[in-house]
Amino acid sequence: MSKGLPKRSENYSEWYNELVKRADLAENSAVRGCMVIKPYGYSIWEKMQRALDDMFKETGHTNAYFPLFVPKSLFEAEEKNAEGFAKECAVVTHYRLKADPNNKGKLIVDPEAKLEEELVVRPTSEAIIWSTYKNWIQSYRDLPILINQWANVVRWEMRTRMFLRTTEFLWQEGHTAHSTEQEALAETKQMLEVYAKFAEEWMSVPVLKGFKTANERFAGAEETLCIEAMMQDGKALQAGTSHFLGQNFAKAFDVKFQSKEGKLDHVWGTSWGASTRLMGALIMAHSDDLGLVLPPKLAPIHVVIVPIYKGDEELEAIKAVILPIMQELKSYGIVVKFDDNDAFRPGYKFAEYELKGVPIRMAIGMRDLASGQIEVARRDNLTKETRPMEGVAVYIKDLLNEIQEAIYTKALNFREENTFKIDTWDEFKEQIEKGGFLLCHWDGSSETEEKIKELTKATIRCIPLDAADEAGTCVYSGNPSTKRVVFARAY
RNA sequence: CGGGGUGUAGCGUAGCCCGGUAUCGCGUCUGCUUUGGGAGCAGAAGGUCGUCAGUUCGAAUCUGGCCACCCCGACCA
Repeated sequence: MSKGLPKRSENYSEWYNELVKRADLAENSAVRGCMVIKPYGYSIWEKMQRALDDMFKETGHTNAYFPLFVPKSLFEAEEKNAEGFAKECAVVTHYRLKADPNNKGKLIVDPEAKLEEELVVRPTSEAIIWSTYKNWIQSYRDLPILINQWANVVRWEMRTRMFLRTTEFLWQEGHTAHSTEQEALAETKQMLEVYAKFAEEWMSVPVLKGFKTANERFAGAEETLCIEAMMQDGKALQAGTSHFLGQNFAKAFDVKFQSKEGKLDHVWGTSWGASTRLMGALIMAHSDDLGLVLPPKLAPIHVVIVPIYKGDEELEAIKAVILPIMQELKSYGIVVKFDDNDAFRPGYKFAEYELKGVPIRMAIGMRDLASGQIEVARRDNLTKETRPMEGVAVYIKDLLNEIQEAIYTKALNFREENTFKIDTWDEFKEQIEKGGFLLCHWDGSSETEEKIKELTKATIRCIPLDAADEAGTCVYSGNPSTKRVVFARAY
């Protein structure tokens, strides 16, 4: 077994798969297209969950839980939504197995136990939730309903990739109901801002905020907002979506309320979601050929201390000096691991913690004890320096913040270096092969969008919220356009 | 669902063309020496060669079926 990872530049997919496995984040399971998230990977996800959940609470939302199964009749109620997901649904048709009379020790599906009505395993929960909201909402006094659910969903994709697209995945889905269109639109926008803030402040991943085109819109939504991030291979990754549902689901499930004025009207809805795909974004945005690079705010361990010693006496001497420093670090809320496992040598540990993305490593041996110094190494830029022991805890505390910033800045610079204004079709075809975001004029037609996708595999990632008005001509059709949109190849 | 590939110890592999019960590395275990960038030496354990059938005195190897996984498409909010 080779000790290093494959090189990012040689085969990005292979590098990604190896990194996910070697850093102990996840592995493929025996179940087709499904993934086992391992404890280390899950502890990162938990940090994401907690941060997002706090942000949802701050914006007035509460958590609830709805069933995994959606009766087919409910699922098909909102036609566009049902149609959009129909091709990727797992369906429960029976509720019992029995011994196979022809094959001892084996089981078969009991044909007697066929369900009257099939149950769809939720690919998303709008149907089951809106069918419930119908019973919860009568009056304007019942609104708004601001609920989030943490759940697993199943989408039977033909091809899967760890974290980015798995058959079953974990996510959160917010489902809100409002008395006015304006309020629902404001909610849609607000939650997009929450996702963008989370991506940038916690994950250190800069994102573009924008509208999806009609082609890329959520099935059943009036408008889909999204955040799009750039990975290190120049491809785009949709990291979160927020949908304005209009009155579509309210109409499909007959959810009406009586207003102050006594008028009966359908409620206005939103839904928004982000998934374990964020883990994929985190990995692909920052990591390098040595392994994972984690932003301090999401790192399960902030600092690892590796003692370098011979024999118990030296170890005790190191401990005597390091324990007070660890105490101080802990008092700042920093998670520190002191790795005195004698089974591995220092070099091995260095490589292992780099693979796992621990932001800061400190090494301390006899040499340092004598000089009153300690070695501090940064994972993000791989620099090492020797610091005086005195005041090192405060230094580390500040350094973690600096690393959080530095990773963001690096990713932002990368995105800017790989974002191009493209005005001709020849340039487009050339640049799309090299990757990156292409800012282009587009005539606004689905036909053009589809043609470009067919020819180049590039899709419109979003129409940026802050796109400036600028007269131009469509990069493909030459028809007039008023603003630039973002084209890229995507995961 | 199309096109290609792979299946041999926990992981990665050699052997297959040309049939004779399996190679090497990593990891694991034991012991000693080591410890400032993935330690060294010595010894040991670990295998229904994906599966079912066929050919053969004899199959990891040849033939056929099946299964699983990977890659490229199609698909994908």
